[in-house]
Amino acid sequence: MDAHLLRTFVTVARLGSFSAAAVELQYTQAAVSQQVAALESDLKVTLLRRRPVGPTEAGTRLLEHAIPILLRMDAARADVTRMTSPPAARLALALTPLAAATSPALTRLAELRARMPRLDVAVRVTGRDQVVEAAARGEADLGLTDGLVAPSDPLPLPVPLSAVGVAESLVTVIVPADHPLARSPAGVGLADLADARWIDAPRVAPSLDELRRTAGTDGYRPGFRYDGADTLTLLRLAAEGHGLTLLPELPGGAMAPSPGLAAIPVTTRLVHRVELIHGTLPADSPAATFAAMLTA
Amino acid sequence: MDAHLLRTFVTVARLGSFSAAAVELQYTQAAVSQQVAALESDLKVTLLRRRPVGPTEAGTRLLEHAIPILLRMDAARADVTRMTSPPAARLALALTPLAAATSPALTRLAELRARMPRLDVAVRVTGRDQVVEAAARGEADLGLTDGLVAPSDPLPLPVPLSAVGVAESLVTVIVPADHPLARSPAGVGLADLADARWIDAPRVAPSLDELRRTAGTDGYRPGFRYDGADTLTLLRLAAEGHGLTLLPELPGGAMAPSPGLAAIPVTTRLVHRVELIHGTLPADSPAATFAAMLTA
DNA sequence: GGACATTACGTGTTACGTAAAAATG
DNA sequence: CATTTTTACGTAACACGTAATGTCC
Repeated sequence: MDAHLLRTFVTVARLGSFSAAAVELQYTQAAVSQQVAALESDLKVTLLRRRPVGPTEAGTRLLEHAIPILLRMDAARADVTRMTSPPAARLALALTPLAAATSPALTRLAELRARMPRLDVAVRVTGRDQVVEAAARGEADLGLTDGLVAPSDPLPLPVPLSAVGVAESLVTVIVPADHPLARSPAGVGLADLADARWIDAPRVAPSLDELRRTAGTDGYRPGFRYDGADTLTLLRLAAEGHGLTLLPELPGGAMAPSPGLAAIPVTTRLVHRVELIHGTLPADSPAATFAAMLTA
Repeated sequence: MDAHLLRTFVTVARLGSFSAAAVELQYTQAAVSQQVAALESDLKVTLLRRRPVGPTEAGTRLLEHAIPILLRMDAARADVTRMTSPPAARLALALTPLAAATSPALTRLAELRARMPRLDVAVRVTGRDQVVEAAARGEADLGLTDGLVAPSDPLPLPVPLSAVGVAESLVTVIVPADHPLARSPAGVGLADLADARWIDAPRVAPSLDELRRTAGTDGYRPGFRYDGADTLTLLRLAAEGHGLTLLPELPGGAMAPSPGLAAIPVTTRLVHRVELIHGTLPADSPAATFAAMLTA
């Protein structure tokens, strides 16, 4: 069960094709086929159904392990390598849209740039998984993820990284202004909304899966799925009545471009938390400075 | 950064010797040396100091990743392999001493054996790490670990396994009967005990490290370390005045063999929890039956 | 029949063992 | 000086590429 066998297995499963995986991994199709065969014969289980290519039950089980294992191997390499390579005079920051909207990160970043005008800054806004990935791999010096959790609970992370909360917000349900709920400004409990129509927007808002786990129910059937990463679009979708969505309380004005929306406070004991995540930070690096500014 | 390079690196670090690692891994010393060299040249860092052999700082960092990675690879193999191999008609149980003492597991086990007289049962009592390891690797069908946590928190596990609580106990401080503390039967807070002399007995009782993390202080300097796994011996040590130790409230009579001890309730909001951990259980296996009996 | 995966086979690399050298305490 | 690690070198295994064969829409 060599690491690179796992890597090609995961790639084949992700792309649903041996040939596509071969292209991505710079192998020939034959090599990919042989590697998967080797893994299967090692474990004595069929991992992939062919034509169409997809994981078997055993394959699914293996994927659940293999993906975090590979991520952690990258994290290990990054962690160890950092000890040799000199601290770069740049700051690479990965964050989710809501981390950008509800944490003071971008404000602090402006302050940092005022203090260090020549600092090379790279900001990347993506989904939660990619942020964690980038922070683990060391592609980003710092990551800012967000999530919906019970107060005082940490965000669950697939890899162990230093994590510290930098912002907490109340949770609100976004509904069109003419929606019946809009007339209960006192707030609603999540349990009351299990049967409503939801927009599932895993890259922006807390995913419905997350919501189910947090609320402990199995309700929240999605009526609509939005795979983009843009918050404004999500607000537009909510305004058009495609369904409800859950967002942290946004700073004044953020919702202005999409009028006709109401944000109803959620009374369930739940907070939206933004956490700063990172591997080992070299002392005196811009990343360490910025982390200190955020947690101060 | 191949998996087996990590494995030999970890082994060398653990044994503090290239030659010893070679014996354990069935390689020649030369092969081990080459593998470590390969890993070091891949990562471009020295991982081990030689003579005496021990991890460098980078090596320590790598160990923190490599050990869980290897454990998880074993877990992955066990998880996948279980899907093929027929469910064994045996029950292998790994548990910690305190899990045995404070959970109804052994009672339930007797009931199970009454119902299935021909069932092959193997019970292994060891430290927490070994229990988790055995459950992850599939060497044990079921594991029972214990730990000290805030009420409602799950026990932290280095690998993701199904975990469900099966018993909770109050936490007590064990002191000699003539100790000043023995006169405060109303209970003491942990913070008041940060400066006392402690026995560190990581294989039996909650380790002092764990205690520090849970209490958030950095007190609890050990005066004495007990590396054994036997609870009675620990009680004897406490009776002899070697230091304080923390134990869950033990069922009546358990402390009788070591008279002269008092168990003072701890008033800090903390519980001792026993959790049942396991990988995927084949339906209708003895393990699944027993798990159901424990969680019912 | 065409796209895609598997099998067969030849080759170059690599990873190990043996054996000799170097280093360290 | 003895023990332990490193280096040198020969060999055998293996993993990949090329190319032919097989298989499923």
